[in-house]
Amino acid sequence: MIIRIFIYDDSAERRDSLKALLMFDDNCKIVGEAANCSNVIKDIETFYPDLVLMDINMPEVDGIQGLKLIKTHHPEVKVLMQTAFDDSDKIFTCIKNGASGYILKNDKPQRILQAIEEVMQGGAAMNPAIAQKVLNYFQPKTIENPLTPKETEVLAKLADGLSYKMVADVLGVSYSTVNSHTKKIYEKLHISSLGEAIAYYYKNLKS
Amino acid sequence: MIIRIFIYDDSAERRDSLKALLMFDDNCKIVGEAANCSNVIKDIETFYPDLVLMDINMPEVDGIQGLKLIKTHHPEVKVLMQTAFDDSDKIFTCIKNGASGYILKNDKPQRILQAIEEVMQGGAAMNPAIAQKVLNYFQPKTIENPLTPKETEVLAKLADGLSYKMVADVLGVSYSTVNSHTKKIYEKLHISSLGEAIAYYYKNLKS
DNA sequence: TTCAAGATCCCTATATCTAGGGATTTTTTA
DNA sequence: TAAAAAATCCCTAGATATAGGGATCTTGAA
Repeated sequence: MIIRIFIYDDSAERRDSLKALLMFDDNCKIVGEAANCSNVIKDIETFYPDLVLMDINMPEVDGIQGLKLIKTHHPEVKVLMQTAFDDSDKIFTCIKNGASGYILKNDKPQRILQAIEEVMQGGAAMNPAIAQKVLNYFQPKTIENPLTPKETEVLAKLADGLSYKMVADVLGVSYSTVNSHTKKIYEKLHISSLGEAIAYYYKNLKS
Repeated sequence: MIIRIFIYDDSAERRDSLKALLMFDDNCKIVGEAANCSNVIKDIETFYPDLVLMDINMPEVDGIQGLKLIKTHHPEVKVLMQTAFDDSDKIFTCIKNGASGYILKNDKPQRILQAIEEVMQGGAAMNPAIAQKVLNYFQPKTIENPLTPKETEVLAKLADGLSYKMVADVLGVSYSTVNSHTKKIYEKLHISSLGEAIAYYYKNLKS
């Protein structure tokens, strides 16, 4: 089956080189192109591509907005993001909005074809540098925890929704002890409420 | 520079086919091999490989334990995991323990060489099906949120550590209103404390 | 071995949250 | 349009958390 592809890129030159590349692949067919996402929904509904090659930085309606629009209205369309830089914030924004892959503009042409193939087979395609950033997300936080093991344990229980009394029960200590631990926790974290403590836990300690 | 590679796989046949493959690549040199990770630290310290090709399912000391040991004692050594199945749990366990990539045994030989190259250039290599699972992790939870927009907003502020009074201030409503919202929130979520509410927020709503 | 830190416990008072009511206005939906 | 849901506000009382103090015992580091 022929893969129908739509290209968004504000550089006509870049669009041309992509077209030249894809023309060599018998499995691909460029069904349309545009310099930005101003008419993205209309484009998709007119040319019904299987896959969109989406540049991120474009005037007016950019690639991230375009991605969101496509995924909201036509979630079955695969979107392969491509940009010049591996900007962490944008990577995660794209991933959260359902991009099927993230490649860089200076990736070898062969890798771009490979990425398209992989995405159409239901996988995800990522430039290795991007993949590295994604994996880094899962690495344990390296900030050192100012709390003692017991304090950390108490905070974990509180963050799970337990009351002082329940924490005392499950840890087999008295209410007073839990109270003492939380006082220490609040002092060390420079806070003064349960909400702040739990927010700290999920933002900094929760692996 | 020649890449020094150590292979762990309980199948001698598999080790042989990897060796045959890597022998064609002038940039690679197999410095050793083993059927499991029983002597992993000694292996690494004896043959000081740059990269380890690590099977997951092995008798005695398996690939995940091997990965942990290597990364604990020699974090500079790259470890490329390889397995027959794309088991989600194992993928995330490996990622959290610092694996540089995750490939499948039935990936084309060319992709294995490509993965090694990518990893040695500081990137991460993932089979597209694996990458898809990783990206899925970032997709917004599909459980529908029983809270109204305002209730969700109130909960978000509480989860950020704000008191009722502070939430009232930043949302420009009275303390009573915040109180009313939280009562509704607690009722809908079948809970009865701030800790539980915040735990719910971070586990289910926080994108 | 002595000192500091950690873990344990208690008392007391105040602050904040929780929960039961009830009520009005706006917005959404049937 | 009428009914339901959402958002707003108030009062009150009991429950829980917060914060100050003080105290004992254990453990690990100097």
